Amino acid sequence: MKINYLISIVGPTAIGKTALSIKLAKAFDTEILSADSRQFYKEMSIGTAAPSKKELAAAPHHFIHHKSILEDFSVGDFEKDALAKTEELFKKHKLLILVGGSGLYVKSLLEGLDDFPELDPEIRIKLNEQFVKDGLESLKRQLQSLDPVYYEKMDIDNPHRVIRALEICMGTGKSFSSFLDQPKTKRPFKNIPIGLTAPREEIYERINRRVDIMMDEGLLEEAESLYSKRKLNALNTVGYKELFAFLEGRMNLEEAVEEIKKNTRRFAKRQLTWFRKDKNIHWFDYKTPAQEIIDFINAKIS
RNA sequence: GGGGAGAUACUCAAGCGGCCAACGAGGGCAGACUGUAAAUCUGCUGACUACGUCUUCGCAGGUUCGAAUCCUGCUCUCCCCA
Repeated sequence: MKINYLISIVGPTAIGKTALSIKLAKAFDTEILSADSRQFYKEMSIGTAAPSKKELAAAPHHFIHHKSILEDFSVGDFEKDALAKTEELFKKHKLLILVGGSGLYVKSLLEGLDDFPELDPEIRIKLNEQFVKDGLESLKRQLQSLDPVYYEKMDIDNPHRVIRALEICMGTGKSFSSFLDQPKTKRPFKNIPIGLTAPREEIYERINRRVDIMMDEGLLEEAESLYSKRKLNALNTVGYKELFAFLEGRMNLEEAVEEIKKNTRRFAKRQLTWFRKDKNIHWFDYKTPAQEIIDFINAKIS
């Protein structure tokens, strides 16, 4: 029986995942699926360090620039679309590459999330209004009565999560926790997780350098062109929100660039925290020659 | 040369006799995280053989039951007048 393999490449931002994924795609003559929650958007290119035209031409990519920031595209949508895509591509290839820095999105494809029904967006809008008006406490009390189970175990001071749980409760009439731990759809592949990392200091140097390059490439102009859309969720993103602050006169350009660097460093740190949890990941230093990783994969699949 | 201000933990910065290992902010570290995830949230941040002990608030002395806080001298920084 034929086994399909999904090679997933994870790691902090600016570590070289894109370059490695292309080398692997070429070596295995296959295609790349991206799991990057911001590279989905075609309007955001420089600031998300999306693959360049040249890189996109070097191997077929999926889930890069395929959506507009005007559209809603949730992890749930991604899971569905990506799973369908793997099924389609496995007809042509026995091995596919998944690259991505968005831990939850990677997880959604690799393991699957529980199914939640579509909700009326109005519910969340209302809850957000309530949050602004009455504060978190009133939302917490509401959740405590609607889903005491989740209330007890969750991160109760986190407004986003309280609101999400509440919108499910209110939109479905059932508790949020009742949707958890459903049986997952079986994945049509075997995953080989590969992590790319480096000493913290080097990651930070790479980030600082890359932000300077983005500025040289015209990140400010890109941000300016998206300024009118700044309230969209997709634009609550490192590299853009700081420049919006500059455009609004809330900080000078130099400060904004420093903020971008700092926030990117913190983002990288959170990525590391997320991926470290997964004990199955095979970690490689970012300087490891691609051939060594190719050999490693070959040994795994033979 | 004269006068004034100040030196506090990685940084900035409170404290002005006991409640101080020392407010707060920044930075850093660690963590959580199932549809907002590049989001959002939490904890820690003098050392240690840790619910206790030890060494800290420029340096050296002194006063006091007790000092980061008061006194003396020294060193350095900044400002003003020469």
